Amino acid sequence: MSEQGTAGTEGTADAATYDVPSVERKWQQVWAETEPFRADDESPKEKRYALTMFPYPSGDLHMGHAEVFALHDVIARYWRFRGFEVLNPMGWDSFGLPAENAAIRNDEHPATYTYANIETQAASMKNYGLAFDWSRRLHTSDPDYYRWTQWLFLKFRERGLAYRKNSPVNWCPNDQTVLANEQVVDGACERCGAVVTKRDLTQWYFKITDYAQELLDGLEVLAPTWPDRVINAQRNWIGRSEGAHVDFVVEGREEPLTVYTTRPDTLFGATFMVVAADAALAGELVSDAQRPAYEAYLESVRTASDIDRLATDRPKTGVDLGVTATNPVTGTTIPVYASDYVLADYGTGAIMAVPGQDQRDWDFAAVFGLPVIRTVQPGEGWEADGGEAFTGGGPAINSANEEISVDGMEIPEAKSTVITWLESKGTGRGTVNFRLRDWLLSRQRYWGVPIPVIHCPTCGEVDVPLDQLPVELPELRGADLKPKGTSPLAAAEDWVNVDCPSCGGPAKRDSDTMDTFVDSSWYFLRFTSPGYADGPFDPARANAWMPADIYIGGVEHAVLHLLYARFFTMVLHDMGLLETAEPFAAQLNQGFVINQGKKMSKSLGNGVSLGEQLTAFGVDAVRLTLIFAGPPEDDIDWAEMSPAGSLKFLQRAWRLSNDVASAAGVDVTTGDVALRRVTHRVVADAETLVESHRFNVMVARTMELVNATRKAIDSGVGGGDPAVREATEAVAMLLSMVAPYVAEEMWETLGHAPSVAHAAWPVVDPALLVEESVTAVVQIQGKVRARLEVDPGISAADLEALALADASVVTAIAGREVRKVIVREPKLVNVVV
RNA sequence: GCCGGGUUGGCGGAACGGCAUACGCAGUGGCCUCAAAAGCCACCGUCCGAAAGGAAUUGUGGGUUCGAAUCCCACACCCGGCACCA
Repeated sequence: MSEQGTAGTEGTADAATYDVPSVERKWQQVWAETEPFRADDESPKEKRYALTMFPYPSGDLHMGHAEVFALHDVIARYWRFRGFEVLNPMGWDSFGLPAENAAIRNDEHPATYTYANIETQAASMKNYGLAFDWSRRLHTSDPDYYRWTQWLFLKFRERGLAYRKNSPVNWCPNDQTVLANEQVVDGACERCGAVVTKRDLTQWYFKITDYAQELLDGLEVLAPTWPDRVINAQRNWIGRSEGAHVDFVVEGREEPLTVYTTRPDTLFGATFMVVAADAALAGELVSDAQRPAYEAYLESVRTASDIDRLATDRPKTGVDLGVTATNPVTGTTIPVYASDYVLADYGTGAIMAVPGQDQRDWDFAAVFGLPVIRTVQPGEGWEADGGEAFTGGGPAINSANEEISVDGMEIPEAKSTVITWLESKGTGRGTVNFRLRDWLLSRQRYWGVPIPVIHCPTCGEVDVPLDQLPVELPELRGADLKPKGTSPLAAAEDWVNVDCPSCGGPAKRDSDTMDTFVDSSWYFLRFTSPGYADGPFDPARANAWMPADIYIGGVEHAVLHLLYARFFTMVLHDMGLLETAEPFAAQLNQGFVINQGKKMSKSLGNGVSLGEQLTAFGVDAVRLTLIFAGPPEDDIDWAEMSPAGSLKFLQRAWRLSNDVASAAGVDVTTGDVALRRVTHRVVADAETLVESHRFNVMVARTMELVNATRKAIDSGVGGGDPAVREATEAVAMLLSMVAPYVAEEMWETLGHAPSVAHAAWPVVDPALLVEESVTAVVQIQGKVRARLEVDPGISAADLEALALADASVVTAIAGREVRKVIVREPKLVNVVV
């Protein structure tokens, strides 16, 4: 660090300072010995569960961690002050690719990297003064933990919620593994950025789609206490739509071709059909004559990446499948095409195309010269402007046959009329569809939870018996872990070859491992009973603590971890293991710590080392800076912050405790009333500010209290006044939520035994919240023209009389007629002339 | 394209529909000191004015209201989610 390396300055003379490093050393030791933050499961107190997304152990903690943990600690410590029994655990999400890649590089076992980093991070967290209950620490890569991840997988399988299927999956060619939909961002691997391709593979899935509606409904309940952006992202991701399934009879085929549409009202305008080119259905439908053309087209579709597919304004392509279908309302024979603009895994993988009312269908019809029938009347001039698909509202047209007519109806009425008719004919039905896909959980990598299933040539997929869990990973290291498209586990002959638990014959273990998001979908439950040996968690303990009252973490998990964890909780609820169906009652997303307007990154070289900041300014000053910077959700540009200023304030606050001249336990009610008013006002404000997560304002109020106390000591009642002690003790408590080291030091200087975390929170005296006199504002036409010092209890009539008698008010009215006077005693009078 | 969030001094940001700019950073002047650092005190958004004081001002334009940064409508810009999802 350069300039302001003032942390270790020993104070001299009047401007005394405390020595930051030695204060940190001193209190770390005290906290390690006394463990002030252990949660008592048996406590009769009301319980609160403060949870922060547990870290992945890659290297040491960085500025981002520093911010989340600082925010988290304010809440946890505040709840403890307010008399709650607080569960405040920490652990590590310790399976995953970085450890595996490091192991390949360094020719070692992934555990070496993983557990070394965990120790580094744990030491940093302790240094950072966080109020965690270390007795509950867990690592998802411990067999004691993943045993229960496997147990849960088997329970899900028992309920039909874990299954295997063959289908086109997202494949990351760099990491050599499949990815869940949620891990593909703009057609690229979320982790490494490589362009994702499609492969047909047999993989394990969780049937999260069974819970689509519940996941959506739950958002209604969470909306008031979860961030809008997360609620919004999950809603979009689940993507509920209402529409209909419509059956089209295909010439020469028993099975109808069923499509999903959100616009059944436009059925009369369906002039052709399109099947997803890569859907099995297309291969079944295609005529012999068209098969070569179809297969050539399919080949071209397969080689195109998702990136190409995402390109907008891409010309429509496709191939005639050589079969026809019958439009159920018009009886018209219409052609069936295959194209890549229809998705295989959404709806039924086939659509009815209504070019008059859908732009994509319009574009396709234009390329292939297909007819257009409008079924909604566009407004004046639509056709004259060149015409294209009309997606707006309006009366239905061209929509009648002998039995039914929706002509003239608006869209909603036409929809329900068509659905009713289809249902009466048995050729369609109203339905709800979701964008959400099932969760692909197999990964072809080593450092994860082995899937506890054995594949037997005679018995098929056989569960590993529960009493044989955990299925531990075989010892592999270095080059054994090199990605080769199949799991490294498959090559571990001794491990993979087993006897079938069912028939005893030779069989093979499933060699894939689970997505690490499975591990993190239930860890918050394990924290409630970390050593529990009879299940993943003790239901009684989990029910006592869950749901977590606050969950703090990055918004990047809006549709990943947060959706998966909700799904797991719902399943466990349905299994009767949990009372709550939602894991996190409230949520807080912190912003990023950036530098000079940009995200910190190695390539930009603008990274700020947390360690260096802590050495230069001390833990307290760094934490204070992060909290005081602004609202927790906002990004913090470290370049614009002043940790040196924070340290200056902390020294100033600490100095107060030296100047308190009254004894501990003195009757503070005899103290100076003016200072007491400030103290009680600030404490009362701090309560609502912390509860509404406006921590930066809480700090500002604390600064005001420090300023007022300084003034009282230097130029007011003096350090001997009991009100000064009361104020300084309040400062120590308020500060302890942000800057625990200096707070402990102050608390001790004030003559109290540690820890300040166990101090009794000040009881706010309502009488002291009432000001002695208030400033009443007099407005003329809403503009401030005068200020009056009045008694807070003044009557409306008195205040009005006082205001109208005021000289400057009389001048401002200037003889005009007073039409109306609004009085909001004791603070405001507005005169309307 | 659809959906969500935002826009307040030089900067980070405060503000139950009622004194806009709290608190802090940066800046200016002073005290202390041989001097500096630290500390302390004062000033510190814009325009007009020597000052007293006045005027306009919370992205832009409307509206509701005695009164709008705050509520409503439209627009601009910024950030985020979804996206050939039928």
